[in-house]
Amino acid sequence: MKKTDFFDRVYKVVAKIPKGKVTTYGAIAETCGIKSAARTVGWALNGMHENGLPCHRVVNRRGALTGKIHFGDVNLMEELLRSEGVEFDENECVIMDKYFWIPAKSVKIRKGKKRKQN
DNA sequence: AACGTGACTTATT
DNA sequence: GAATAAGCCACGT
Repeated sequence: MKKTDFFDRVYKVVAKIPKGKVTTYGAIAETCGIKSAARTVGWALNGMHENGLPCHRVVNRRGALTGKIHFGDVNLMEELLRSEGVEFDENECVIMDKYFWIPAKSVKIRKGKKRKQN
């Protein structure tokens, strides 16, 4: 068991993201067993983004492409998602209601509580 | 070992 | 509703 086991889990989860869908850091973290490690998930991607991970399918909870900065080319990430059929709203956020996908299974994610929705 | 950083999230003001 | 604070985990120095 490597200390980077968390990275391996993130890798596996991100690699499982279907084309044309996106997920959130929190969902990945939760799937990895650590719900509150959303930051670490993004950090992990930064360490393995060169391993061929579709990190462009990973967005923050609002659907904003926060990782586009580290992705390399800011425009590239958006183009990739659009190329897969993902659409964005005026706020540059992915339409989560349609493209949000959960790594584990379509089980509960919001705990049934109403989201803040900024 | 301790402090600081970070592609986040939630709660409080 | 928007802005600010704190919490969270793992890694780097």
